[in-house]
Amino acid sequence: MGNLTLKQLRYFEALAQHGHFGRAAEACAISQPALSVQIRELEESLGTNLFERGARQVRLTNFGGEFAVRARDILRSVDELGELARASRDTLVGRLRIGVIPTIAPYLLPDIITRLGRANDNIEIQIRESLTPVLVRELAEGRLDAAIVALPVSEPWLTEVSLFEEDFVLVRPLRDHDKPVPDHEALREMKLLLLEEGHCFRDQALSFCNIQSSRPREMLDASTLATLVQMVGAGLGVTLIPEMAISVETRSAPVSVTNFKSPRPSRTIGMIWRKTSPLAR
Amino acid sequence: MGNLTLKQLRYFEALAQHGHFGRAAEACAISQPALSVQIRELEESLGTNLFERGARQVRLTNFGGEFAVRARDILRSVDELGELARASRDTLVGRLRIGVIPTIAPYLLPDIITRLGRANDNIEIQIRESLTPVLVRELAEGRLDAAIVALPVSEPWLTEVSLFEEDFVLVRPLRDHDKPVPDHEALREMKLLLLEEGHCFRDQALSFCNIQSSRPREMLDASTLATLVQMVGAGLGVTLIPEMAISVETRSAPVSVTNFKSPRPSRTIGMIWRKTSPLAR
DNA sequence: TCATTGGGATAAGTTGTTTTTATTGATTGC
DNA sequence: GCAATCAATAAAAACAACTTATCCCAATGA
Repeated sequence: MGNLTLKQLRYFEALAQHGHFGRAAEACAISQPALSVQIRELEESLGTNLFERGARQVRLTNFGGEFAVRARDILRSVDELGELARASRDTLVGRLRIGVIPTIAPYLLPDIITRLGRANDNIEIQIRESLTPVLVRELAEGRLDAAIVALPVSEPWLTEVSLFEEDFVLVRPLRDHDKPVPDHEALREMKLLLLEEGHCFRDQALSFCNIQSSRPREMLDASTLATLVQMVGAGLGVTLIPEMAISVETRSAPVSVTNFKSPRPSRTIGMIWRKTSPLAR
Repeated sequence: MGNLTLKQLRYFEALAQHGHFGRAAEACAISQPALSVQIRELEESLGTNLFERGARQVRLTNFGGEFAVRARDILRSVDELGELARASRDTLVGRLRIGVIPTIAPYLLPDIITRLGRANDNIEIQIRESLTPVLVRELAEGRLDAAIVALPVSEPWLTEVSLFEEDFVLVRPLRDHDKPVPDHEALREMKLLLLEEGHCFRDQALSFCNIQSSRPREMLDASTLATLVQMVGAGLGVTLIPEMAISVETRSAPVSVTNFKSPRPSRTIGMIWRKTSPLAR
């Protein structure tokens, strides 16, 4: 009937050790009858005698000895489990899966990883690079713990925390260096090179120029900022890139970088995670 | 406060598996609130969240996953423990320590061991050969499970079961073969060779001759029946041996074996064990 | 043989924990 | 918004575990 309980195993172990109901009960801080009953019920539920009750001594039966070895093993495991929980409360532990959008990843990651990794080394950090909608879906499915994206994402079940704001800069062929800085009106008339469909950075650039979605003009789409900059260097047009990418991407191409006049285009980079996630604590 | 219980671990496992309070509760055959409460108490006692309660799904936290692995391990061990008990109820299992007195051991053991060993092979049989008082002490101390001795032993805490009765026979030098069979009166006048002090068989032989204890006559003491028979063969005297020993011991000595007339001397061989021993079932 | 003592089992009553039913509150999908 | 899900909470009922008091058996000693 009554199932095996840890309490019974603990009492059992005490009795096995002391060989005396009274003293074992005292060790468990309960009364002797309480222990007697629990031992009896344990034996009944097993259908076997664990102890041989002798005239003036209580001794493990053959099977009781076997049982004791395994019981001790189990109790030790259980105690360790408790320990584990207590330990993991203090040190952040386990795996942290972070998603990052492609227009941030290459510039921010080296920094982030070394910094997080140094903080505590019993944490495993996994990075995934994908477009915002993919990251959001993976968050929803519990396959990511957090993501670094351009805000806002505006999902009611996500917490958003902005990390910093960064301007977009104009990248032109080197020969255009002295031409006047175009405003967003003028930009509409220029050959604007952009990332392929799906990148949020593409949409942000387009919206700065007041161009509606899709492709109302001939534009060559690239899949990385690096490609875009190389295309500009080859004289195919102009493009926008985020500030963060300047030093990495413009090093190896004959291009000039120019800040816009106010209102400068910009985006807010932030971190998102499920409101229900344990990160929320 | 409340300590970790197996029930909590079982509920936890169910919830981890189903990811749904209602269905997990159903699987445990309890109501949903009961499960909710137990999970909450488990989490509280650990001081950590095991589950992330999302909008429409319940999912293990990072630590919860770690916890689940170990919890499953523990539950499996506990179930195995139950199995073990159930199994050991049917098949006699473990170790059986049997003591035997020296005047029985060499003749009975080969038979017993092969027979017991064949019966079931998951039993380990240990044999110890000693004088009756030693065996009784070892039984009392729980260092033996049973013993085969000459009855009666008459300890109130021992169960005695007689196995068989065996006569003693007279062993004489071969040249005496045709002499009349002495009765116990005549035996008192002969040169009677006996085992050394302490063997119960010695006392039994003496009592047959109505000789009081100690050594009222010159007697040469041997430590085994084999020695006794060899001494008789050498013409040093006569002796008694139990029936069982005849075929083994008289094969290699020039002696003759003779049955006594009634009342024949004999002894009862039986098995003894603690009344409280699990063998008693 | 009888009283005494040590030590486990049993009984009755109490306390504490677990479970159930009923309800609330939050989210989601139409 | 309205209905539907689904977990959390509350209060009461059911159950399990504990305590105190007592019993009973076996061993010990006069």
